[in-house]
Amino acid sequence: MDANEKYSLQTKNEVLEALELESIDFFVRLMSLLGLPRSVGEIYGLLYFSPIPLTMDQVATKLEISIGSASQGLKTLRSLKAVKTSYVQGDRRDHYLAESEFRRLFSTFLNDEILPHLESAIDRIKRMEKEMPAESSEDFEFYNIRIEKLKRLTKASGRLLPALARLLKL
Amino acid sequence: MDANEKYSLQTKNEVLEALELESIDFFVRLMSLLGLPRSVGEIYGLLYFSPIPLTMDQVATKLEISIGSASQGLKTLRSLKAVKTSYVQGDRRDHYLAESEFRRLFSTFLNDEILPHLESAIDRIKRMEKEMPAESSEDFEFYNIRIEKLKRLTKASGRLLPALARLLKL
DNA sequence: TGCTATTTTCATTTTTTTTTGAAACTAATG
DNA sequence: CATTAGTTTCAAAAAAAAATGAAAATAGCA
Repeated sequence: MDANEKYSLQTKNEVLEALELESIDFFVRLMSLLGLPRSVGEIYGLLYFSPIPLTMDQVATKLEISIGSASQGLKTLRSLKAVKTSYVQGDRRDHYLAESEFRRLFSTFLNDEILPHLESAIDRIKRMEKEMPAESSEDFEFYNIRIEKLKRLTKASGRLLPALARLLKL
Repeated sequence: MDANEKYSLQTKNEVLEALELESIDFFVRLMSLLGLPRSVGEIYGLLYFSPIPLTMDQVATKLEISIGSASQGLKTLRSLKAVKTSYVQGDRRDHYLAESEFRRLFSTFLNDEILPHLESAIDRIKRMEKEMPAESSEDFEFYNIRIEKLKRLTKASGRLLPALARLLKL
């Protein structure tokens, strides 16, 4: 029975439950800072403090979210390399485990979500330079300075990403 | 006439127009990376490449957004210190200018948007430690390691913020 | 002070994002 | 190879975020 299963999981350990809740809250906020949906943070938060790997429907049941959400959330987390599946003897379901090395997690995130933006920014600045008014134009210097600042911004961001990755070697 | 005013602004300088569009696009993306609404990026992008300060309704007209949006967007940008108002002789309207020092912009953002999260994360981790299972518990070591990793994460993030600010001295 | 141009606020509408749930798909197992 | 447990997909519903616009507030000016 669904209700029973849930009950037994939730009351298995009250200390665990409190930790789980804090963890879920922690990661919901963190993921939302990174622009990821609530459900993704909930799932990661639950798995992060789970000593045993959980199946998709254990996740869905514990968090009271649909299996659709659980499936999509786990897909997102897999693509971020934030969870791994672990094989469990004699059980055909997938069992999920949180990747707890944040360094790996963030470096995937930086590469997948931030780098592409940086690269398109560089292209855009090149385009801007082509669209600059003539050197004789009254506002030439103004535009020139603005574009220079954008260049310095992207250059600094480019240095930032590896620096970030280095600092996050926890 | 509204339509006239808009027309005259838009065709004043076609080169400018193309730069404006690139700029708006650039900052819409950047701001959205920081979780700010599209309209805020549009306004900042427009002001960033404007050699003259613009009034709220020039902004609204050029971007074809409501004055409500323009007002709220400018409010957000003011609170981020991303725009300044400049007084213009004999005109009682406010005239807005982009703050083009990204360093200042980002440091306000980090202080207002990121630091509070970091501080609440530190509190939360303290709470987690209180909720830890007894040392005798089978999973004690597991939970202990997870909490240690969270501590290292927040410590690294704490070092990161000043490092970021330093790198962004463009 | 009263008038009016300008700006802000906020309830409502619109748009976008996220979640749901049921059908389609997949792949283990007898 | 047929059955079925497990998973994914995706159209529709729900929720959240953003934009609108009109009324209220504010502030410069006569």
